[in-house]
Amino acid sequence: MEAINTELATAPRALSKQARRKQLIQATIKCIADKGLSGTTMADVTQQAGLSLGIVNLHFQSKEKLLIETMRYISEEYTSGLTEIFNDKSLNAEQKILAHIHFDFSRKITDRNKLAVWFAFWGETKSRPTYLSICASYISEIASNLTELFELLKQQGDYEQVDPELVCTCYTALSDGLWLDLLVTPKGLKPSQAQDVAMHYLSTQFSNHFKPQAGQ
Amino acid sequence: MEAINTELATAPRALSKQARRKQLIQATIKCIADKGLSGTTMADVTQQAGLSLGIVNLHFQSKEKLLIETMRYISEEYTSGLTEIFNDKSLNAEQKILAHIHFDFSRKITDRNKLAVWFAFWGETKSRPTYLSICASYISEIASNLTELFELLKQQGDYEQVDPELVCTCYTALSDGLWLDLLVTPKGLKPSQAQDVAMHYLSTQFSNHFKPQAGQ
DNA sequence: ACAGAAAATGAATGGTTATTCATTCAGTTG
DNA sequence: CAACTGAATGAATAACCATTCATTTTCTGT
Repeated sequence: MEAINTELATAPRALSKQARRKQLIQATIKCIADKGLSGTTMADVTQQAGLSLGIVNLHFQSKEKLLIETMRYISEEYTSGLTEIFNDKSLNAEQKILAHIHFDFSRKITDRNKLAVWFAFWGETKSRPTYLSICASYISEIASNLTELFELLKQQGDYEQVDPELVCTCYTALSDGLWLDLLVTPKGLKPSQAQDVAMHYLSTQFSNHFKPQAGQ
Repeated sequence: MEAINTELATAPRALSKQARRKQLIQATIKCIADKGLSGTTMADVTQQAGLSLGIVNLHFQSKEKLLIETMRYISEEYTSGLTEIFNDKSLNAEQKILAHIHFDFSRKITDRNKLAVWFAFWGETKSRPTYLSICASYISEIASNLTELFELLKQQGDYEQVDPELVCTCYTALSDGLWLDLLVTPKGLKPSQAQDVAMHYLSTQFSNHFKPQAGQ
């Protein structure tokens, strides 16, 4: 209830502007997960951060901007992780795809608080185009990188019938759906099992590269 | 802006209690799609319905209850459609699966207003267990029905390696992810293409029953 | 140690919104 | 047609919440 959110909360005035913004964004993530987007108030966020009521307006001007920066923070954490994998010269196509899957279902990404934020914003994209515009740019870039990897794998193996673009669409949708599963039914699938499901799909397309796991 | 929501709005006093509740629920769906869950007010809903401000409290007691009934309405529309398919004695397993997919990506279900409502509520399930409890009951029932159909198909064909439960998990997650795609990037995938992606997956598992579509 | 700058506070403000309920209105019954 | 019933209305109310800003606290440079 009165939990304080940062390791440095005991010396609040000593934080840089950057660090304070991050602290408030993390408090926002916690609040959205605990109370929903519609139930999150400025008082909630600042109390969660262990700071005073006016602090958000000082650092973000408005609640709306705090929410947008929170969405951006989560988006960038995800995309920067993937970009690092895509650009890693020491990995071949197969290893990059494995790294991608592993990242998609890592603890950092499947953290239920963050998943709650993703879906809270996705649920509002139709009414708030700003949220969508934050995602739109990176979605297509990730898709083209991933499609290219599938294209490379196709060339390497005996995969005449594989359609890399279709596999990218299918894999991406599958991931999103598995994330939703992890969010709404935490008693069901565990992240490692979700990863096995994703691998199962890839093994249907690239059977020489990926073998299905021992079932369930 | 001033749109009235029902075919009978010109004779407002003549509607039964049941019909008035439905009218208000439909107005709520439209408002959630247009303004988001957090941006939907009682004034919005009643204006959308072409009725007066106090009407929701008269029929639903509170806003919270209206939202819960709206979630229930959409859930039941979905499950009753599927139950009808599962119980249709004139269809065999293969036909039921085809009917299921066709229903999942029908206009009625992939209506973006309704998708917006689904995801708006899913984004809040972590903070509002009531929303989750509405879904929880039917989710497992649909899963067991679907798994059973896959089991039947496995027995019919030469599908030694197929794990029906895994296929059910994977198909369900894929559908959810494709729905998300239809909601957030309407300029991308069309419902019929989303259906093709789902069929593509099933054809990897039951290649003697389902053939992949001509890839787009 | 001191002055000035920067960061943080939280009481006060003003706008928004769910809910209430006295009143109006439409349909029904005898 | 008059009295009655219950649906519908919307002005008034009370609670809530984002934002402001005068004041206080902390930091930095000299």
